[in-house]
Amino acid sequence: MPRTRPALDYALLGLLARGPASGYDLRKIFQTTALGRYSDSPGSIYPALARLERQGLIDGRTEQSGHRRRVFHLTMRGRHAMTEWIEQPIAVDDLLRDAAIVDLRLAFMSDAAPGQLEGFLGQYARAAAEYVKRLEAGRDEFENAISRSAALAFELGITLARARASWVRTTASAEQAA
Amino acid sequence: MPRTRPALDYALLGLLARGPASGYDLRKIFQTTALGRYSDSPGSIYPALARLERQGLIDGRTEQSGHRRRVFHLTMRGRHAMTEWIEQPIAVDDLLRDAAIVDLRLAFMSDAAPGQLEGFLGQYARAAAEYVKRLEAGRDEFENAISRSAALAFELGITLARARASWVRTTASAEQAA
DNA sequence: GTTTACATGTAATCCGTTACATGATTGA
DNA sequence: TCAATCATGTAACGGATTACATGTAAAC
Repeated sequence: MPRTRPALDYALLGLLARGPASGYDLRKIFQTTALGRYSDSPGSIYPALARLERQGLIDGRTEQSGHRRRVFHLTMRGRHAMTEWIEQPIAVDDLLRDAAIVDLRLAFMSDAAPGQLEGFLGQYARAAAEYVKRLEAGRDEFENAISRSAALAFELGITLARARASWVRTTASAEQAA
Repeated sequence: MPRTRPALDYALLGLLARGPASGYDLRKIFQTTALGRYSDSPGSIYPALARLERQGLIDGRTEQSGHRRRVFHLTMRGRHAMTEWIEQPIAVDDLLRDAAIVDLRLAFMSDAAPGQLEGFLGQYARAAAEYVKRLEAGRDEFENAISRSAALAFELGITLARARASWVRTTASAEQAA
């Protein structure tokens, strides 16, 4: 299996899809917004931008007015890579491993084809419901074998999975109606 | 700042706190339970066990009946490292970066001192409530600057944060009463 | 004139992933 | 006997973190 692209790459591509930006701009976004889970350190951003440029997904031009800045924009290939990533089917395992990545895909659907958002939410709803079932099955299995605090943590996990499933289902319906 | 220990290390230590186990046993737990977010690959587990042993946090003895197995158990130092990790104050940034790690700490509080669980939940409740506030402030700030799907993703994030805060608050109260 | 913010990078180190390698035991 | 499972490791590679390094521009 080919190595999957790191989530940071998609976060960068998704931000650049909104318009050109420099490495410094992108770092500040990671520092100051809800995207804080991604590293804002120069040691991760600049190498990431360099490899995306090497792969032809972004293109940087150096500005010389004021500070020396390299402003990057998405190439056609970059846009294509984003679309491909977003359009992947949503598997239950995606939620098990890291649901935040699925949410990142949702966040960056902005310029998707019409009807795409509804499809995404529909898939998401199915996967999220299935995930809840899996967790509940796991609880029934291990209930008596684990400590009190582990049971609490498990309960919290189920509560969150239910909240996710419920929100996605409701939103999917609303989007369908609109 | 000293490099923080990888979450996998704590997952392994926490599992070993319940009783001795081999690398293979631990891998199967990661494969089959809700701990699936941690890698079950031999290339991560065995090196991790090796480094924990090097650091004196676990101790392995080789069994020779049947298959050749190395069964590990927690040392005193390992137990101490776990306690220290669990007792850290809960910061809002911990939730921003990766709330699952806070939940892992909750899961492994089993053998904490009496009263500790209440303290943990109380801190957690404060941090979770503060986190919701931060997200809501972020929404008010960016509401008009982001795409429709990004706004939806943000809404989902807030919904989940609220569900977390609510569950933790309720559970903290219940635990206080008990 | 000196601190603060802007701005981009590199080097050392550590960890995770993937793939490879090895061998014993059990069960069909 | 042949496949599946048990069981432990190593090697190559890539990416993240931390720290270091460098320099410009604005603000006070």
